[in-house]
Amino acid sequence: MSKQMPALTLADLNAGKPCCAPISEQRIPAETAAVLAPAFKALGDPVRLRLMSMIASAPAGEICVCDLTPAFDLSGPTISHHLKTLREAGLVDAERRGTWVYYRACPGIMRQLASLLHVGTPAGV
Amino acid sequence: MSKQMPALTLADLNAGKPCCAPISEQRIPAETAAVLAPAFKALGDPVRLRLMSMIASAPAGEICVCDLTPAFDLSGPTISHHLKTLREAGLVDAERRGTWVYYRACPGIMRQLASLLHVGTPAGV
DNA sequence: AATCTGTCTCGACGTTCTTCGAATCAGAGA
DNA sequence: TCTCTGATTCGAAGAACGTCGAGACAGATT
Repeated sequence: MSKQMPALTLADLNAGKPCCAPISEQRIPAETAAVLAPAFKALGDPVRLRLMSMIASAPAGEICVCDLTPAFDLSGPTISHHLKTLREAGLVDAERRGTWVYYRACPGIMRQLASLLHVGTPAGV
Repeated sequence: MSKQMPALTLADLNAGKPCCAPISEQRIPAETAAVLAPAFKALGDPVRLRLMSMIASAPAGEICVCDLTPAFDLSGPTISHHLKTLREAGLVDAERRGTWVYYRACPGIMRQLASLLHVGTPAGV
């Protein structure tokens, strides 16, 4: 059995297809790590982590770029760049409506990452 | 109330002190994002994600560097460098016993990251 | 003490990332 | 159609990153 598997994709992750067991239970295959690492990397910048949090916790389920940008001491292009990174990582989706662009979180991949990090409580407790 | 809080530390996270609500429920403060982002960043490289998975899933709860290195097509110094990154992110601990060095996962911070990413199922389901 | 093995540190190299200002694109309204 | 505003793309500068080989360090064995 060589590397014949069609290789997990971002779409799979967001479709909710379970990618693998928690890392505390089983080793991640190299191909899976290659697909998942970019998502963690996208969350690995303080600005993007805050953006992700603002988007994921938006009361309406979505939030306008015009509401995100003023929260940072950064230029518009920089925020736009970070949003693109989150988009390419499959963590958020964007939709343009008229002049404004709205972002919303992709819960599927967030759940995947959370379950990957899940740690069971010690057996004897 | 200005920024008077003593600023969350890695030690707090590994002590299990809850840092904050899931990002889908509430915005992360900037200071918190600054503390958490490095942990995600550490997991944002395929090699480190695999290392973390090998360490966290080690049957004995720990694993020797000599068992980690051969799993990669990378030099010893490179693996050592990645392990240092995981250590500095608070994700793993190392202990030397004789000639060998053993790594084990820090479950506290892993739980924090997992709960941060947690997404509740939609209300109506 | 000399040596051997496993691991880490150091310095260097090329690549990638973060950030910016300038320019561009997409709609809305005059 | 012209212009205005919101958002993105482009190109550039500096910092950070991943990788390596050479060398240093820590214990164990002789």
